[in-house]
Amino acid sequence: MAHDSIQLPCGGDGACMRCKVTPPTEETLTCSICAAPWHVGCLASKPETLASTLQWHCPDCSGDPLLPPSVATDGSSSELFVAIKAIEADESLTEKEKARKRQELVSGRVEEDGGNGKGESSVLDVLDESLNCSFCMQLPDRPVTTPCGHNFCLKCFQKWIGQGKRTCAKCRSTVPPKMASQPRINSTLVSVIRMAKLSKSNAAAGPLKVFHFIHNQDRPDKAFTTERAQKAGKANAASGKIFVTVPPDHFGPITAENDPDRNQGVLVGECWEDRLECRQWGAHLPHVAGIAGQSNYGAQSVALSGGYEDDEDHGEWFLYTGSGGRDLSGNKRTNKEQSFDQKFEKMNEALRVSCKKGYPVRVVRSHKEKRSSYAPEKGVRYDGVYRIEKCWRKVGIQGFKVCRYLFVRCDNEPAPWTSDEHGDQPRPLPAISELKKATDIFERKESPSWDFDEEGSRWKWKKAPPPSKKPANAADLKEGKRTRKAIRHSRKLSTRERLLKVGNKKQ
DNA sequence: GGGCCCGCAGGG
DNA sequence: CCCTGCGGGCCC
Repeated sequence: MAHDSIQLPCGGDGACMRCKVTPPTEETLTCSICAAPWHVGCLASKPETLASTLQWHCPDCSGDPLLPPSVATDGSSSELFVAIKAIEADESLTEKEKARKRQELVSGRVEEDGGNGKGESSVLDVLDESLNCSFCMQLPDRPVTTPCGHNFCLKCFQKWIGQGKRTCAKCRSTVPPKMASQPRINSTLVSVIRMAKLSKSNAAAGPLKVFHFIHNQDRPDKAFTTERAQKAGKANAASGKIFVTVPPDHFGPITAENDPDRNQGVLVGECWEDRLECRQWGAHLPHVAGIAGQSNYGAQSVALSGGYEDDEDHGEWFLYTGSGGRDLSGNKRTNKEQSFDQKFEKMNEALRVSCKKGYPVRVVRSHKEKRSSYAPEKGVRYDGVYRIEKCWRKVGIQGFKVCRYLFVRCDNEPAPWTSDEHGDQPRPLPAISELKKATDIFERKESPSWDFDEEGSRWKWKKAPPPSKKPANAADLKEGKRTRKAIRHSRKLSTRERLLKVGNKKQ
């Protein structure tokens, strides 16, 4: 082997910059400090034991090519490295699984097993954070606890000791000889993990699935502006914390179970200052768009703010126009002029799905709905649940085709603009003749898909209950996207910085 | 009150 | 990544 005075790592293409050959994985060493890959064959000095490869420092980082591998200075990166090596060494995993686990490690995100664990247990999350075995990154199997308070699987720990190590793999404290020779399983921890796992599986099977927005806890209680938002005020604000625990694709009312803060749910008639605040209570999540939905799944909510002239609002029922058909190029973000036909696609299709399936749609009204007497005086108000009785396309008053929807109120709470004359009784629907007159093509076909139960006080699904599961892939995609976005966002401005910024603004 | 402009959020 | 979106503040 030629020993040039300059040692070089592998380049971006994976090829060794010295011999130009792309070494196989087993001939590649990754520096535990800078994570750069190096071709073992071209190294002047190689680590001698498996253990020392785990904490190997490259010539660039060690500053001395002959320096023997020593205690890592950067605990986190070396832990990551150890964990990745552990994954790679695990023969029970396929290459695909290994790749996924590595990805999870690097991204700091652990996917829920089987895809059915979306009702994640916060208890277990906390455990995941603090109790994981530093070697395999899983909840420890037969956990042993060092005097310094770190937990490992018995097997992982024994393997480590077998390599001649006498320090804690997490904090580098010395492991007492007695513990090294005879590690004891921490039985308290065993039962804690068992209980947590049990509660997790119960939560996954139970009817109450609580969903937490990723990184939601990092958000302040009020809307905030980021560094990039240049003007003061809320025009460019990012929204604050979401207070309710319903998933973004939750249909129907938001009940007390999903309102941990107040334990009352979002009440019909509840008002907020603006769309950003409305979003925080989950009634309508998009802070500009009028329709919340997914074209292959349904629409969860709409916002009325009087954007279309031929919309009609009669309180108990109203006509709604779909989105699109307007030229929004340049900065005309809210151009009112139609310039082409709307089609049943994207959000319009989402509304159509909700119509066909009979899903309930939450409705919020904004004070901007100037032509309507049902609009709130100011801010945004939650007006309960409607169903879309019919949807169709017609030529709008601007000469282009628009998607139209007939919304009919079907909430068992009284509307905010009425006295509760019906008490606990189901609220009667608007007279069909009245609707027919207004829509001129309205015809009622079948009975609605959902209704109230015998007592008239609870939801009951007659035909098409709202999907209990999230749409395949779509939800996962969404979570993944959020995560990636959150990561990107946190790079731009850390949570701490953001909070500080909000704090400064208040002063 | 209308136009302009900004950036966030999320679907696709 | 790109595009869209019934916000919201500010300036005229």
